[in-house]
Amino acid sequence: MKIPAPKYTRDFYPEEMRRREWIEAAWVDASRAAGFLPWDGPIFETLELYKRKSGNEIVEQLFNLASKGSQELAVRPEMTPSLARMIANRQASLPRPIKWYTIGRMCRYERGQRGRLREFWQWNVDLLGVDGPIADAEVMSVAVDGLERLGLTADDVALRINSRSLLSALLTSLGIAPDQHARVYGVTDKKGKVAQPELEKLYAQIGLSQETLTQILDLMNSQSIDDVRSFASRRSDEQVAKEIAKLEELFSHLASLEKGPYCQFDIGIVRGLAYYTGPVFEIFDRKGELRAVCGGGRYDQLMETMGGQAMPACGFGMGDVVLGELLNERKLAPPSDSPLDYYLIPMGDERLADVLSLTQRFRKGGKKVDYSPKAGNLSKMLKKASETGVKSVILVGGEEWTRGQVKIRDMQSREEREVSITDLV
RNA sequence: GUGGGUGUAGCUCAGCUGGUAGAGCAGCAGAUUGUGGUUCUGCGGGUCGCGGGUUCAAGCCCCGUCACUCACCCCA
Repeated sequence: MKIPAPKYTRDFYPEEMRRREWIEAAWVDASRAAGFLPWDGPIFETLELYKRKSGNEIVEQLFNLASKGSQELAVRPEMTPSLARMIANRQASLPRPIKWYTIGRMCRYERGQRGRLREFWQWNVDLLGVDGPIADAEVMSVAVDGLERLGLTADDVALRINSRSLLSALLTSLGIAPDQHARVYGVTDKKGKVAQPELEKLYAQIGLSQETLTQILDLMNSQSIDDVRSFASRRSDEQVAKEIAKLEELFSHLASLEKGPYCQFDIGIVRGLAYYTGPVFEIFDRKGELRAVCGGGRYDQLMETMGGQAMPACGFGMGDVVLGELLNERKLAPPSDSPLDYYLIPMGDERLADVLSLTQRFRKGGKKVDYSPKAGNLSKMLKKASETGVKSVILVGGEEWTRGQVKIRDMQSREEREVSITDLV
């Protein structure tokens, strides 16, 4: 009886593994190129950690562990709580700015669908201790850089940016009480996902005055920062003006980082999370067929929530599932592996030991070497060697061996030459 | 949690009006005991997702169930 893999998980056979390593290498390279340092935490955390950040309802979506001790545990569904915990525990001594990245395996208990599985790999980049748009621009730029290293361009993906603090200032200027903002965000998050009439109905259900409702609908039609500015110009509001200026500064920094072609303002990007406090962003495929490839933003209050000291922070998470779908659609794949340097073939079983000792000498010398584990049909063994993509085959044995020589065959040119064994390594 | 689609070999699939399973690819071996990518031959591998029903007879029809998958809900 064969046992299938658990629901909504993937098996990584060598072909898929090569693909995953390719993606992870791009993430690592993009992070390190920008001076971010690697970190990691445990694969499971206390349930308390996740409850603290996200509330009790989160428990439904966690893989809870039946703990043998008194601690309730859960497999990590994201890295940010671990990040906040670890930073809080050493907050005073960590040099600023804190620029950290991590790539890890996450699990969420949910029904699978396209782009969503129960196990996935996620790249997190976070920058703490720096306030202002330059920090937001930095992490967004790294996210885009990671995608560029996989062959994606501004024709493939768009970086959609909004600002929670701008939204908040705008809503306040419309006379909407702060405790109602979350509900407005909740509806705004549906923008682009539901039809316009449906959206208007949802806004209406919040229970705002007709006048306010009209203004919100007007605001939500904004296609650019300029649109927001002209909307705001009807009533002068210092806070709104300040937020617009900050957002424009962010776009300006992104242009300096050569990410301009990716960027677009999108008032519908709010992110589900309550903890975002400033700029928020998501990266989408331009065709709009897939879920967000990446999402993040500024979360200046999280460190306090997690028991640390107040510290400005921003970052993003990028999963491998949607990204993988996108790469598939664009026919982007890892470059082929660098081939073996040598493939050794024993000419008769009595040469097996010699093949092994030569192999080991080559390997110690830094060469990539494989060999035929048994002597046999030479034609077949050459075929095997050929399939590995090896550059040269070494025939060990026969009449040459008695003269202290081996024959080296270049697999491309098919030329052969004899070399003395002592000169080999 | 709700709804749709699909289940036949490792993979992709064929299988007629029901007559007790096939192809291609992949794997392994041989043709070929000292010369590779082609070719030819052979071999292994399936309780046709599972259970029940109808029938002389079910991969095919009916019922149930499970799994996978897509979408909704949710989404850190």
